[in-house]
Amino acid sequence: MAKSNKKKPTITDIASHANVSKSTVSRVLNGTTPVHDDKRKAVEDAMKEMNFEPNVFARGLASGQSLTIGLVTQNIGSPTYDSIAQGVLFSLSDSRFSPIFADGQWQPDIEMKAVETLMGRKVDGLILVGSCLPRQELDQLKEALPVMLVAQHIEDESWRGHCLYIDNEQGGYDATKHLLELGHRNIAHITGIKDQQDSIHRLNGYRRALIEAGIEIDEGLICEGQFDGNSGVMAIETLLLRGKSFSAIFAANDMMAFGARLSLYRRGIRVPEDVSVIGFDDRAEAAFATPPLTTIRQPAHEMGVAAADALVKLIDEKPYDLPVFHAEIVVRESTRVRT
Amino acid sequence: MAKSNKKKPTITDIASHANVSKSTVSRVLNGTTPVHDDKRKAVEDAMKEMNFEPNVFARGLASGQSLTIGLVTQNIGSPTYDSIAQGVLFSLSDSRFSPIFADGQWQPDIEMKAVETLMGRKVDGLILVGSCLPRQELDQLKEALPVMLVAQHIEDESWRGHCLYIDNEQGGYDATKHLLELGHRNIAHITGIKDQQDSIHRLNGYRRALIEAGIEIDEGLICEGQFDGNSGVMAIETLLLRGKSFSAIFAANDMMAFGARLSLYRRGIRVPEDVSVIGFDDRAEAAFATPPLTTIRQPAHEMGVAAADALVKLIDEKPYDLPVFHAEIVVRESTRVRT
DNA sequence: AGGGCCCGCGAGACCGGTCTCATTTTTCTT
DNA sequence: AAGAAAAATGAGACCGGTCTCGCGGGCCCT
Repeated sequence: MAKSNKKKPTITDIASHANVSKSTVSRVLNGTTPVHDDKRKAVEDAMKEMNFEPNVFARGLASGQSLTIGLVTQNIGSPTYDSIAQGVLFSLSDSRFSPIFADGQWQPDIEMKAVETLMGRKVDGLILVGSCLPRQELDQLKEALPVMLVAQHIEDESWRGHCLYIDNEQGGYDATKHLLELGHRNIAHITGIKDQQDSIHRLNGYRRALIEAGIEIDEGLICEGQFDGNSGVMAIETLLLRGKSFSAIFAANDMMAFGARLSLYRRGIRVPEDVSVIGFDDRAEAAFATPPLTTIRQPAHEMGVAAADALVKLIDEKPYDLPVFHAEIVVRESTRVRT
Repeated sequence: MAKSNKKKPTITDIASHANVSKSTVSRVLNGTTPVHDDKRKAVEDAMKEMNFEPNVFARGLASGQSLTIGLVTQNIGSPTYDSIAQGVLFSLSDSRFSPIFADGQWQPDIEMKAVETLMGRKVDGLILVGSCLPRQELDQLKEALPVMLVAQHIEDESWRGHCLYIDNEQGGYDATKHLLELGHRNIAHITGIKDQQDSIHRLNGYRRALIEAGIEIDEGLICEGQFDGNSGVMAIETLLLRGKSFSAIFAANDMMAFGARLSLYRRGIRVPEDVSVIGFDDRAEAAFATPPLTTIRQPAHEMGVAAADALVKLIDEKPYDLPVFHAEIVVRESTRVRT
């Protein structure tokens, strides 16, 4: 603090210190126009010496760019989204952009407000994780600024390259197929939140696998859940109440799988001896559950990184291509051959 | 889009539309000086009609305030911190501030860089969650701008009112005491990352409880962990390798408790019949583990909210007082009376 | 009725950059 | 060597707000 005057140097200070004009300093700063080596050197030295750092507001005001990226998540009870956010954070940490967060809380109006706040902050791009916004709003948004959608798939040419997702239908299919291959025939399914895309796709995958295996779908084996632990225990109760018999359960996420497993445990029904359980997400706890949970892994962190990378490219108008992400089954000990 | 001209209206537009000067509009905007009702009305109408929104850059440039808050976390493998961050997000969502995130990754130099980025963005305040920064840096930071520390306690008058934490020592004590009260004498402890404050305090609480109970501390019953699931399984292995016998385990977080529980499961050691297990954090999965995990609850979300509230008050130079947070034991089914 | 005050408001400097355009300097042609 | 073209640089408008300053009019007081 005692080093020199406390005020931050401005571009004008640098200019006079290096005996050039503001313009030249700006040029050195942004590399927009060539500058002679000696002047450049002088400017760079001055900047270093005076510890110069351009003022973000002035820059933003003049250029319109904020060098920020808006990140909207739906955080409530969704660690997968946290992981995605972390990936974004990670990728952005050594870019020139900083992330500004907002939470949509699974509610379109709140999410819209969040987006508006972000736009008010003039973010240069937007990453929406699991957005609930109606298609029309999204279209409009994409008109206005670069947008990436994570964990969501819009089937339209105009959204190609703007969506990052795993194939939930395939994941649901794989999970169910795995159980089928182990010889299970009566496979229950605990769905996610009813109208949410992920839930629907996973359910569809479940259906397809059963149909392919020539098994008639018993709607009574399908229970609606809310993606939380409690849904899992409720689902088992419901299933039992319905008098359904089943030797395997596919839960649309790990948390519900845990809940289901607990409910079974309470009733002395063993996993996997009596009933096999498979989840979806592969969150950290899955590997350490008792027994370790077979599940479908979502590469959440990687998706976050990829989304951020792509968005930056998009902003810079550089070409990019999105890696393809696969839901991948992780077989552990909660599933086994039907006895 | 077709509604009117596409450009955003500026304060000057509003001024001319309402037949007043820029100054008056600014006054209405900020309420700095009284404005006559008729003019105020005219301005407000104009703002509404033209859908005016002040430009953040211009405002920032002129006023020096950014209306942003920097949030630094150490995210790797720490869902507790995610919850805190969520709390912050939640509280800030209906304030005039927006949060900018950065990740310290448990490394002082990375964290320092993150803080500098944030300062470069002229954040109006800083929330550091589980900071690794040396005391001196923190002091300096607090000189420069409003700072709140979460999940960290600096024993110094100057930091009073700037730290938000639960008493980890007390938590460790309570956990251990709970086991003691159940009749356990040989209580193992799996610590967190060695030099981290939380770990140390929880360990100290463990020690104090044992000493108070007149039990000599067996260093062989203490295993160092890393806060991850694997540490839990390793710890059990180590313990068994050491030939230690124990009827209860206190793990410094839930994740390690899960790991330990799994390791016991693998060996056919029952929880809680043979060994009681208690964790720390009460993350969502704890309630749905098999058996549901007794643990020490950290009110992470609430702490995040409180930190954000306090910081805003601090920025506004308004008085505030910090709620006191207690680590609270949540007794579930992984602990029981020693048989 | 005249003078002093306070209130409300407008004018305009200022924040610290970017960017256009004009000017100066250098380099290249012929 | 002169003129033209190209390159480097400077001057200054501009982005959209905030804030200080000073002016004019209404109110109160004597």
